[in-house]
Amino acid sequence: MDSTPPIPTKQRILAAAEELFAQHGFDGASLRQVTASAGVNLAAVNYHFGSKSQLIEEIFRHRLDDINGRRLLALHKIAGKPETVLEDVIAAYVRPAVELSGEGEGSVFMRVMARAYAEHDDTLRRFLSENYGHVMRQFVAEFGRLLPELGKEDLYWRIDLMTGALTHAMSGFGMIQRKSDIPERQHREKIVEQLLRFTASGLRHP
Amino acid sequence: MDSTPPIPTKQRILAAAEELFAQHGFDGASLRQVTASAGVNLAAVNYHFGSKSQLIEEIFRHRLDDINGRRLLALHKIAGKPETVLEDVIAAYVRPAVELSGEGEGSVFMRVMARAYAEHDDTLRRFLSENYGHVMRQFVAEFGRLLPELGKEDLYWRIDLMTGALTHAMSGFGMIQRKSDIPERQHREKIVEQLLRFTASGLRHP
DNA sequence: GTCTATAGGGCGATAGAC
DNA sequence: GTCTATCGCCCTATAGAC
Repeated sequence: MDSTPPIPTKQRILAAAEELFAQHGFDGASLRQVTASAGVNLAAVNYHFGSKSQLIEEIFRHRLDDINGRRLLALHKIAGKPETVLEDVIAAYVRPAVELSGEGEGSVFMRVMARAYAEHDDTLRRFLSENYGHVMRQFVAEFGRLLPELGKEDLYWRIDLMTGALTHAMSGFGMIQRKSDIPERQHREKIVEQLLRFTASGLRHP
Repeated sequence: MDSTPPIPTKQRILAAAEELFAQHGFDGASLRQVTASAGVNLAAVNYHFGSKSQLIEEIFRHRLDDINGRRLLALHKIAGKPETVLEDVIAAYVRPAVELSGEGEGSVFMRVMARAYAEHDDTLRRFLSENYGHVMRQFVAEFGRLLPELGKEDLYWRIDLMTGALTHAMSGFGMIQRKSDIPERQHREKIVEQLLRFTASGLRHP
């Protein structure tokens, strides 16, 4: 039985890279730091991933698959049902991102994401559109069902502004920061609550 | 008369740096590119600014002084008046940022700003708080006057979420992008209009 | 198939000549 | 005030060991 393969070099690189990238940024963390932290040789990154940017893309794919999978799961539980309210759909969109930000491994990914948004890279835009566009389309459809009086353009704008508020809240940069005497879990609930109230009113604007 | 000094090396560096940083990011643009574009020697940056990061800080100070100066001017015209409505205060906060993003020189600064937000650097946070905290406090006071039923914590949260929506809209990353047949100026008006409606409702949430 | 050692070229910073 | 030369660190690519 060829059980227990020695140690997965590739995954040790991934784990070390995600932590260091979130901490110091894509350019701030060097492959030398990453490979040293993972306890592997510098060139192992090129062997397993091809280049630094392909390593970054792999991290994105991993986390975004997770977030968007959870979003779709939550959406499918409520989509089309007569008792569903706007807040339910917002929660299905917002909660997976907030929750991931509170789980050990993924705790720092949303900061990576916020950083990447600001990079304004067309490659990333295409990547997101190609891989997760279908998720967005399903949310747009459900938002449209619950806000029938809203034109398509207004709807897109408001979902976009909601995403901005979410990303900003996740990036942890704003004035509001978790006070040291408040547990992490409670702070995340507060984020979801505040986002729900603010964006629900924003989306409903007549 | 010692008029017309040769050529201001320092300012040529500043102009070239702002353009290249906005285009390729702080790490993406090298001092070698900046100095080549400005037509000055590489070492001139270190002589005039001390380091790359101090050059970046100088650019921030310049643009933020501009934006916050305009914000205060707009706020002082309406603060405390009985006929002032919430939308006026939001506009005083939002419009200077949107307008600057449409002026030749500053056209790309808000992207630089969005990027910096995502960097999540405590140095930047302290810099903003020390230099522009008084502007924020005056806006908080006026928002508080018009939303008296809102607790202080809720008020801070919502202003923060508004800033997130603004920053995201400015970064130009979202789904909504200017269509090529719509003039830049008209697109900026649309941004202000959508932001006003969305955030006014969000702030007013009962 | 997996990994190591190493070389090439770009980067920011600085010392010291002018 | 400006420039050249140079140092140490970075990412990438690749030849070859295991």
